[in-house]
Amino acid sequence: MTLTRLARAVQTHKAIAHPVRLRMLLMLRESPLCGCQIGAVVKLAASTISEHLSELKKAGLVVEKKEGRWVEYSLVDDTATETLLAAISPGFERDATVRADAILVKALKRVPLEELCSVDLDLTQLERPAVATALERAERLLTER
Amino acid sequence: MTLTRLARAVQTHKAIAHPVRLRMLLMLRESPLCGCQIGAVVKLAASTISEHLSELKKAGLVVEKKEGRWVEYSLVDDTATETLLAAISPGFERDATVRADAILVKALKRVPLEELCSVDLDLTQLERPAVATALERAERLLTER
DNA sequence: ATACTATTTCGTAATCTTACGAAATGGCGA
DNA sequence: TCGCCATTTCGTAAGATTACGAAATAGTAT
Repeated sequence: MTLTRLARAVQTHKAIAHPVRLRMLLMLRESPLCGCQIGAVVKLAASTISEHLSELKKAGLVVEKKEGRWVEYSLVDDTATETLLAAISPGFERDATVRADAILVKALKRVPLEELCSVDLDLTQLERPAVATALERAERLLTER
Repeated sequence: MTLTRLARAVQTHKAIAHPVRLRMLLMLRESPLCGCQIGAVVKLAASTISEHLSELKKAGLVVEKKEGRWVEYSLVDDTATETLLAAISPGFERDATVRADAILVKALKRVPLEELCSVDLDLTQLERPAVATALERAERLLTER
């Protein structure tokens, strides 16, 4: 069944209109990520994360690519999606949660997936100074103010 | 209580992410309208329309201006809102419902509010050739295809 | 004031969303 | 082949959204 343009736009905006999904989109703007990396940051059950990512895929905002044992998600690379994401809100650079997420994503990109998954996605168990520092910075952003 | 930027963006997109509210936004892009004019087009209970418009106001997409007995709603006039609406979706010109709404809005703008309200917002009772033609055109758009 | 009427607020019922854990799936390496 | 593990699917319970009518509100005109 094919949706009208109106229904399609509603679907897209519904996908965006959830705090966790919006965080995921913004994280993916930093870099493509696999499900477990996203899980390590947003801290929800794996099944929940999978369902959110599925919404974003259905909405045509995200695509997946199987990478061995993992699935890599990335933002759809087209002008409509870019325009939409750019229009969402200027000023996210100043949102504490969004900034904290970006800091963690940057640090996570330097950790092999095997290592991240071996600690059950618990970043505090990762023996890596860069991650520990990122965690502290993220924590500080979220508690102060 | 003041929302974070993230929560604010979610609120805005939730407001957009409903077929009737999106239609309202697109109708208001044609012209400012009062609640009863919107009601005559979308055909929902007045209380429901009021609630939808209230969401749009809270989301900062629409403003109201009391005009005597009626309340005139219009799109917020700032660049962020314009950018967002422009980005929502190219191609709404081809959506049957959106086109039908625009046709009705254009016709309605020529009918005094007193007259529209006197027939209980039932456009078919309006003795105006222009409205009758618009209704036919709108109907045709929605049934064919 | 009083009646009138567009709009809002409120309570309610139906429907949709969300998060979870448990079980199913699918790809990799032993 | 077999087990392992990231991801998905499914059932379920809690919570949010939606539409409605009835009653409240607010602003006009008589």
